[in-house]
Amino acid sequence: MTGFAEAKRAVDEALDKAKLCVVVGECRVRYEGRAASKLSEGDRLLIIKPDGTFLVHQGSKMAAINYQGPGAAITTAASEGGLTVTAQRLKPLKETIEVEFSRVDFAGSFEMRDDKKLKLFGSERELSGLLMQDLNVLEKGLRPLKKESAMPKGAVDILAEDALGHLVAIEVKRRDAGLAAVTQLNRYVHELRKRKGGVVRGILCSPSITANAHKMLEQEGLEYVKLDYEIGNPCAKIRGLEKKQRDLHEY
Amino acid sequence: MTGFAEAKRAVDEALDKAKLCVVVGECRVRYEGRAASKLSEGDRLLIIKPDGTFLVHQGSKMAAINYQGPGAAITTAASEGGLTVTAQRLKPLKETIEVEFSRVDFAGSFEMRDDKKLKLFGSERELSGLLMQDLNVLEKGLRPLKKESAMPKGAVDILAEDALGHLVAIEVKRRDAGLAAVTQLNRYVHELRKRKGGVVRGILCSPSITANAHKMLEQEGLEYVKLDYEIGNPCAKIRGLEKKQRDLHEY
DNA sequence: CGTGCCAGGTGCCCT
DNA sequence: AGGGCACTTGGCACG
Repeated sequence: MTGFAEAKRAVDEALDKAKLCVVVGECRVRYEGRAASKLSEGDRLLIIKPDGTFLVHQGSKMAAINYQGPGAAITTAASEGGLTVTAQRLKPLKETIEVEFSRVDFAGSFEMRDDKKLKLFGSERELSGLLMQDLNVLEKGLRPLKKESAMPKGAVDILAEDALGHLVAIEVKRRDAGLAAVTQLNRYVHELRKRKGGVVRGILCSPSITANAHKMLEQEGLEYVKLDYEIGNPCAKIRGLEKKQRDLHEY
Repeated sequence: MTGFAEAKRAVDEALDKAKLCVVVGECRVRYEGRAASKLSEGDRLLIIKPDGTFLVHQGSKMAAINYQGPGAAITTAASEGGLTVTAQRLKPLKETIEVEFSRVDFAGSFEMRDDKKLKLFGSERELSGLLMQDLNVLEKGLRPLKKESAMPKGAVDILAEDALGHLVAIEVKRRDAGLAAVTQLNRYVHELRKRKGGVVRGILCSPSITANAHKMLEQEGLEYVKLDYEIGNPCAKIRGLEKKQRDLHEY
């Protein structure tokens, strides 16, 4: 249990010194901006980051129940009855979060030295790159033309040419493909047919696909290839693809 | 600065008593599961919720740099050199996060009594409901048939009939519509034409639409109506729509 | 800056 | 449980 004045000092110091601020206590939360919300009294965890990020967490679930991205201006106001912390952001839209603490269990500020970035393996981008190294895994005679080929209506993951010289649009998904993936691929294929003319094939490549999506895929004359991959370190590996690829993702 | 043994006690108590656990300090993070990641030494904030939620935050940005949803089993191990906290989840997939603290600035546990749920205003669902109250805002003579009409390939927000008796699929977006919104609506329209036959119109209704999306919309023969709304409390209001609607969202 | 899209997306609701 | 989708989505990369 912490006094409100003391808690306010902790928050203010964090704001002054660009430290991380953590407050735990009972509060109500009000939000107005892109939407509006209210949250009645309950125990919550408030996090304020040096960059203005503002997060209110409940005692369960991953997602913050109220939040505001970097750039928020934070103000505090303490009275005998409580502590109010307000976050206001003007860009890209005027947004306000107000947290009213009626009890503070903890309030602290911490310096956060950290210049490290996450190294992630197994992203779609990585899989897409790997796959392009050897398109024969998908089909014999398939040759890569362009990666992340940008079109006005989005970018095809891989643009290739098959043994017959037909254009092939390949959409790679790192997880189960649904209807959205099929419509996305379909959009690219139609766009390419209109721009380039001639036969344009479309291949969806993912670990699995839902029944509805597969049915729609067939109706649209598109193709499906199961993508069997393993996540590894320093890089992922496509099963059946043995070509070593150490130049990308040098460790 | 806190001793590792002491920090371990704080974490263990939180796990025992189903409390929220907060740890701040310098650590390295390793993740393996749906993907794999590494994060070198730096100051981070670790949050462990009673339901097993596990969050590692850096000093900036909104999103946790490493995380695990509810259901993770957490174990701790302290030595002279550090404190290691591990979160492992088996469902829906085996996933592991390992956080190795080389310095602990704070470790605490807090009870989190909270049975309140967020009341949110201005969701797409709410706007969709409001809009259906008076479809004349969109077009004279438009009559609502069904809300959230479920089809095997997704649900149309609003299914309506125009003055000529033609079926109209309406897709409502609470924010700027892009290509995805157009393809989504297009999918519903094509599905309805195949199932019901006859003329089926499609109307996209959003505050704004990107240039590309609008071009594609027109090419597909779909229609666009600007949705002008205000977010309010206890409920949102569609501009030009004056019908009072107090039965939903009773305050 | 807008536009598009991936995300270890998460969470919700529906069948 | 599987599927489709909204989300105050966030975050990034590219034109």
